[in-house]
Amino acid sequence: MATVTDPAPRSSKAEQTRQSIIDAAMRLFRSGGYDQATMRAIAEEAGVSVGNAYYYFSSKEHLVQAYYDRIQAAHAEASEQPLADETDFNGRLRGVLLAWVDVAEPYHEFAGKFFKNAAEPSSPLSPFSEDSTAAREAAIELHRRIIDGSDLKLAKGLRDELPELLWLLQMGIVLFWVHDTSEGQRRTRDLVDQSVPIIDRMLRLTRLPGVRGVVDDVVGLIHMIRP
Amino acid sequence: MATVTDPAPRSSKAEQTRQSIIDAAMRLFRSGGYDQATMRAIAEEAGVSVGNAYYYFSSKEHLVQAYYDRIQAAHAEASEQPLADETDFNGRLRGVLLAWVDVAEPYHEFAGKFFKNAAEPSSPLSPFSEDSTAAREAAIELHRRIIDGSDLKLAKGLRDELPELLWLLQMGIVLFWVHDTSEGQRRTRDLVDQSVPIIDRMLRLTRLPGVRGVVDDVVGLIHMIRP
DNA sequence: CTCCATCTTTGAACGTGTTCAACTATGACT
DNA sequence: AGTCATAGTTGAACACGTTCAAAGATGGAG
Repeated sequence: MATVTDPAPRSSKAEQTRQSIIDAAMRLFRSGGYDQATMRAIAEEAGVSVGNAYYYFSSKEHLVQAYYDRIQAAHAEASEQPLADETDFNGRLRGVLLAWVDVAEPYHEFAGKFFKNAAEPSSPLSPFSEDSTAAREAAIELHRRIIDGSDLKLAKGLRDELPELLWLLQMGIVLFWVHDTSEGQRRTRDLVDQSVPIIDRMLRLTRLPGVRGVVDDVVGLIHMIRP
Repeated sequence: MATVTDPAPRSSKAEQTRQSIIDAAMRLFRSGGYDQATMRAIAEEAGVSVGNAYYYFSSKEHLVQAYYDRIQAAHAEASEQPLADETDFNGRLRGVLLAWVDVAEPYHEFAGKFFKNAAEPSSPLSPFSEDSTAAREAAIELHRRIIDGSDLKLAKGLRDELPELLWLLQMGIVLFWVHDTSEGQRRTRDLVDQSVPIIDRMLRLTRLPGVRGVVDDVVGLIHMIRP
């Protein structure tokens, strides 16, 4: 979902300042939530001026973006274990999705603030935006690994599109998760537990005669709709 | 998406003031978009003080709700024709969805700003929020009419849940629409044209042996996940 | 070393959504 | 008519995210 926040090369000193601002933001986000962590408070915590914080991060949302990048990195790392342990599609998909819920749990409180970016089309932070291409494709690649390492048999047309479709599924789960106020996001975990086997069964049904025709149409629709 | 903003009985004078604030907001939203329409500008345009505007609308977002309500009302009205003309499910669903694209077209330009705020779970503008319950249920009811007036044959469990599922489909189309920069949102119209027949075919497949079991699981999942 | 262009840093100032204590108008009841 | 609680109204004040002109630091060229 996230985009890269300024990947230009920088001096070590500047990079240090930049990191200290991120760290300060992290601490305040964690301790007091998004609203409490004002730009003034973040700047003070980092030992810089407000204007200086804006020199490195063009908005408070870009600061949240840096936060989100860490979640993505942690999720990629946490996904390695289920991808190594599980061999069937069901287990692999479930493992990766639950890993995300685990990794993201500490950030649930202010995830909504970040999610605002997802809906603003003009924002470079939107998961569908040009600027997010790299991060999005990394996430899609993760889903391709889920499929490729599994026992799943698919028609070729669907196999090519499925990683992106699974990424969309994940976006849907994130949407549910953002709205999930249950303790430890238990309901989201239930959703993953229950829906993954259904997805698995549905995908195996796609080779059924009578179903295959519809699947071909869906693949055709995706091709037509893609930019 | 939004709900009715405060349906309590009021004196005619107060109701008049209330309406003049809404009207002023509409004019400014239309002419200059969301950001230009500041609460100060809206209050001045309505001939009241800022504090008075807040007496009637507890936040700027609640004011936007009134805006949403008008789109929704216009859509409900525009849906009557296809619901009267079309008899098959395919035509009814297509007619209602395209009616939405038609009705919403004038607002596409600043829809992104609106939806950005609506995407935040804590926002009253969120289509999933408590405040939006009335509007959401009206929209779901519209989809129930699509089904009930059509020739579609469904298993009972699915029939009960389908209106809400179709509403979710509509939310997905709205998401696509928000990101759609093509002239007159042609791509969204194409999406509707192409996807509705596929949905139709998929629903008719649900009675196929081998598919029905999965459908039952999906219905069970929905029951488990609903609050 | 001197110069100068560029990178970095500052904090006051701006406009925003929102709040609130104080004020006025309304209308029901004596 | 007088009283008084409630509804309605006001605009200054608050805290916030953000901007900007100005100042300071850095480092390479001559």
